[in-house]
Amino acid sequence: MLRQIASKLVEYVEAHMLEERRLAVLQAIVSDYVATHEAVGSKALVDRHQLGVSPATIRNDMAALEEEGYITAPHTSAGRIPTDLGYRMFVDQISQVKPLSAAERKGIDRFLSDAVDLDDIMTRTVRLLAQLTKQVAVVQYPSLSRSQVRRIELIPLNEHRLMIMLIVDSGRVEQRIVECSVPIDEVLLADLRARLSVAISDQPFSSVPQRIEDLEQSFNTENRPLVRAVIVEILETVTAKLDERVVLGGASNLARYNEDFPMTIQPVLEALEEQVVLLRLLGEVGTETKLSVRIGHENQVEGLTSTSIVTSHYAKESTPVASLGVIGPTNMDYVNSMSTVQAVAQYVSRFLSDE
Amino acid sequence: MLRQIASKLVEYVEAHMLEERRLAVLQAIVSDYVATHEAVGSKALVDRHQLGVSPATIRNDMAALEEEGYITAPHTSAGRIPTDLGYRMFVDQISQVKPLSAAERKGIDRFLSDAVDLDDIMTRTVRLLAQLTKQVAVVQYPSLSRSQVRRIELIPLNEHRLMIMLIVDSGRVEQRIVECSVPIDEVLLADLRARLSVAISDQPFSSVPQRIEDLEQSFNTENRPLVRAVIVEILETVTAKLDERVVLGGASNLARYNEDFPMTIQPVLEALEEQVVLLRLLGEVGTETKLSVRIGHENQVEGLTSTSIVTSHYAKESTPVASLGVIGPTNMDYVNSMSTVQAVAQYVSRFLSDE
DNA sequence: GACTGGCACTCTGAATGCTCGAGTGCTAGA
DNA sequence: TCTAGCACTCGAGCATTCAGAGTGCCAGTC
Repeated sequence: MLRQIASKLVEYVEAHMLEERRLAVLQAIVSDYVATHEAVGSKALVDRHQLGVSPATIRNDMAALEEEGYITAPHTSAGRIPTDLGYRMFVDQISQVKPLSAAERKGIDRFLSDAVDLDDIMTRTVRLLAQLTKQVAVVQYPSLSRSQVRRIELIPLNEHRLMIMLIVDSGRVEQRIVECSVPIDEVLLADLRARLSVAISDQPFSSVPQRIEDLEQSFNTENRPLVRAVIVEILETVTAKLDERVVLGGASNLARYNEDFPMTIQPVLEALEEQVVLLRLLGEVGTETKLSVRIGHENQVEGLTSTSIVTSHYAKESTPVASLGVIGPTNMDYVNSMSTVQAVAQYVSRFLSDE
Repeated sequence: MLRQIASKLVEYVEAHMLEERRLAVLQAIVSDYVATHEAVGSKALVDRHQLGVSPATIRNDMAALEEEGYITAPHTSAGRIPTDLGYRMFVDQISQVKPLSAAERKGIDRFLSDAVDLDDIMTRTVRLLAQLTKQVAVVQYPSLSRSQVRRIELIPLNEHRLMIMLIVDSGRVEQRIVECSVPIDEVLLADLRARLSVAISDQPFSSVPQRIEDLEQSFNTENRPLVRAVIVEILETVTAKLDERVVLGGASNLARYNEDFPMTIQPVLEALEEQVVLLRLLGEVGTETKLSVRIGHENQVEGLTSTSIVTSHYAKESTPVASLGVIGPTNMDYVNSMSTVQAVAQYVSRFLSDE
């Protein structure tokens, strides 16, 4: 009886160790492949990582890993390369991302702190990401749907035109020009502004429509055309501008990968020029965990099935407002990308909240 | 004597005809090469263009053209391809660009007329250009240095912060946030706004610094810190924002040319990500003729020596305010690019002036 | 039963040699 | 001045060869 238990235990431990080595082999394959971009064989593996066993043993493990779908052989007599599933396993295994060096943190800090306005922050962030990760970087502007209106201004430009200006707490400013047939009455305009201000100041963007739709009723009939024109335009801005803005940078980094890998960059470039696609890639803010990695076929966008996307939310005063991230080939350096994206997101959050 | 004159005449006419055929040959070579992207030989030339002479004759002409530097042979037994000089000759020969078809004009019109604001016009224009020419498109925002301030607003955001807003006649809006240690006095702010408005409304951007530098003196000492802060920020905006904004589109079109031609797109992409470089490419507004073509080595930017740039100014109320254009390989379709760029520039000018 | 060494096998990529055809330059003649 | 013809050159494309890397499997060892 005792002997039976002992034997089971040994069995379990051994099976566990086996599992563990397999995992180590997978990790070794991924990291080697990421570094060299060449299929990695059993010999090279034992040479570079101290696995303590012979190439033949590794070969058995590799065969098993291939069976399970984590790696694949491009052709008979080549080494193995990780599959999307293999990368996924690898990424999931990274429990905590490695922190950046002090120098890097310093660099990020200095680079961002020179920014003068929101546009500048966004531009600098995208550059920073592209530079640090050597990938294509994407940064989404703070989402309007999660922002509040801070202030509204109605600025007469000339007799028949005025500019509506919505100032948002994240620092964004939306403007729109209204044309009206009747001459603009400055007193009326001030009155309208005051009432609009009461209605929507410090209110979330999403609640604006319902808050102003009845406003027209409270004005004299003669003034209603102007009031209506303004309201219509505000509504349009509020709804239309909910399609978010995205900035892109480091597209030239795509070309670099062309050398190692003959992946066609045309579809990738095309996808990146489509705002809609980019937004889908950045994903729904708030629904997922902070740092998200989508690998190869995991992202459904056509033309990007051989790229991976590492994204993170960033926040203003600890409520997430938008996402940023990098896009690269599936054989990118996940460890570096993940830590960089996370760090940059933290810095951007801090800068937004300081403002 | 008469005979002598007659002989001279014949000589002249013949020499002239010779010149003319050579030119025709060059044009044929350029247009064939642009269409096929393959070196073009003497046989193919007489087949496709009715030149009325035999291949051998063409060969002689081609030898002469090569001697003069207009075409070159990639290797001994291949056809000829135009040199930069050859393209230059070809382009110069296009006295008038061919007008676009009605459908194309209609398309441009419809596409642009949906634009809601300046940002939208710029974005749509760049897309339009990229789509029509199948090249990389570049559009420069209306230059501030050539614009006038239409209006200035000072908007208090909270006790210690205010937003300066400069509205420019081209439709651009520049904003800046000012932080001040003392609480903001609304009355003072209104006063300051009024005086600033008098000083710089409807004045050219470039004259703003001299117009406001003395303004501080006319306020009480106690109010000067705020006044100074605002003035400093305006000055900074006026000078800093003179670096122009440029939008880029159609980068994926670069990849297409990769197929035919193994020109490395990395340096091109890199150059295109540098605002400074783009601005240099777009050139000085107003100093050159309206439609400008720079071919291969003619543009001095490193990494773009095998690309050509077709640009045109566009105007607001018939004063040129900025440039737009397309960038492509030297073997691009000049006729199409030139006519499209010109047409789009005209339409943009019209839309800006209508506003 | 897990690991190892050895061996035969397979496949790729680079290098080689070959032919074919396109295109030229030159020369002699109309 | 143009044309026809001819010899020549060069590159693209194809088949062939060869070395190297890597695998899979088998038999033997701990």
